[in-house]
Amino acid sequence: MEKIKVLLADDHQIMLDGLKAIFAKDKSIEVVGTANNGLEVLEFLKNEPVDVLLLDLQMPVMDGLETTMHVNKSHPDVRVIMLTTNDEGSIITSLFKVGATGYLLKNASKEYLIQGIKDAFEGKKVLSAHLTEKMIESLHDNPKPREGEIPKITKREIEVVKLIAQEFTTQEIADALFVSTNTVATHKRNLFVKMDVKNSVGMIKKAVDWGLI
Amino acid sequence: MEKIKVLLADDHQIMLDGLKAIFAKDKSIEVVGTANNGLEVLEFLKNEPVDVLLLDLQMPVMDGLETTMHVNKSHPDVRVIMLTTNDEGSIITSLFKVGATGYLLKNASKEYLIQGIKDAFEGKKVLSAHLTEKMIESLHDNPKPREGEIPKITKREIEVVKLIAQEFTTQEIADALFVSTNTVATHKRNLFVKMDVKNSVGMIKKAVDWGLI
DNA sequence: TTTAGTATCACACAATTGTGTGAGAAAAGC
DNA sequence: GCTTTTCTCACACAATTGTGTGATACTAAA
Repeated sequence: MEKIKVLLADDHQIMLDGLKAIFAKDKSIEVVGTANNGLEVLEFLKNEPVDVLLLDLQMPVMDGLETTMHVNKSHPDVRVIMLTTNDEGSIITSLFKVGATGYLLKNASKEYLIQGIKDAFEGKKVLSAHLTEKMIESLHDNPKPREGEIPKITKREIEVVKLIAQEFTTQEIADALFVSTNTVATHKRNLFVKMDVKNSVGMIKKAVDWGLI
Repeated sequence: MEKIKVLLADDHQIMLDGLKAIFAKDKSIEVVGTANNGLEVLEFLKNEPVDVLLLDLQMPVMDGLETTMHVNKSHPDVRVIMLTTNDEGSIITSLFKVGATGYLLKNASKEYLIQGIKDAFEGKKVLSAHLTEKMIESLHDNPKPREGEIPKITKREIEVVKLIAQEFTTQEIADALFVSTNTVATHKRNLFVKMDVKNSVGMIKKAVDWGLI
């Protein structure tokens, strides 16, 4: 039987080593490569065939969400499983929207992880048990809860968020972006509404949570 | 030769599995147990001898720093290596202060990790290369830089930080703590100075970073 | 081409935050 | 017991943030 070709992507070398070691023992899975960020993933896919991509959500350079989108466009046959510590239900929907096949928490057991890869290979959706519960829970709470949980934040808005996170004042942000303070204030206003927060503190917390910055 | 007895502590099961797999191949290291938080570590140490403790800095229930302190009091012979993603030089000094033997970044290679454990076992201090550089750098910048890098934040101040993180206004915090707004403002003022930040946003970011909240 | 979204700006005003300074009482540490 | 830290509060004022409302221009999608 042909082994399932798996590509690992995580910015932590130890994580990669650990995963490799885990899969080394399994006869049906073969780790064909590793990558430290999304760009390396795309590069790798150009040259080598891959069945399942195990992807860390949090990565520098190009994060998991963005990578998934790109991979799905250029290699729609590759199954993507997101691996992350994040257990916020909020992100799941956008995950499947960009074309991920599965989503596993890093604190899942290795058996679950291996099974997840096999399931993904067979085209099944994969979800951490913990997350499945969360999903069902949230469905119970609101009949039609939040569709696109993570709202679309524009490029400009993200620039503003990043500068706020660096303790810039509105005036300083305006100077940095060569716009008026009014404009910056408007961006902030819109961000507050979009992100459903009360002030900059809440915004930055959520931005970090969502991997925006 | 007797194997080095290693206890692993991390809140992510996959991390534990990965580390176990890595060490399984090494003849001089034996993983004698795993723990998901500091409390479990202390519990384990009561019953079993351990040479080296590999500890995740970020853990729920009882974090790495706190655990190190406890371990050092009750089992001073156990070498503690902190394993973390955090690369802020700021935390290193306080680490050694509480009695850790070493500090490794999670993106270190597995070879480095194994060597680190052996070094720690022999009583050597262990530092990620990356961090050593940082330390030297910071020594260059300021002859006598920041001694106790993470300042002592009082209980009350932490309460304030937590409430700010929850988007409470000064008035709301005052109400919640049954004190005047002036008092809350003073706490904030003191926190800004202690934490060396410009505003609440910076404070919350650093608080998250330091594991205060 | 009409609509929806993005990015820009103005003006005004309320609310909140942050700063400077000083100080008293209680708790903790030595 | 004495000292230091912690927690408390006041008053005043400057700076910044956040809100409400409306408007123009450009772009991309339907």
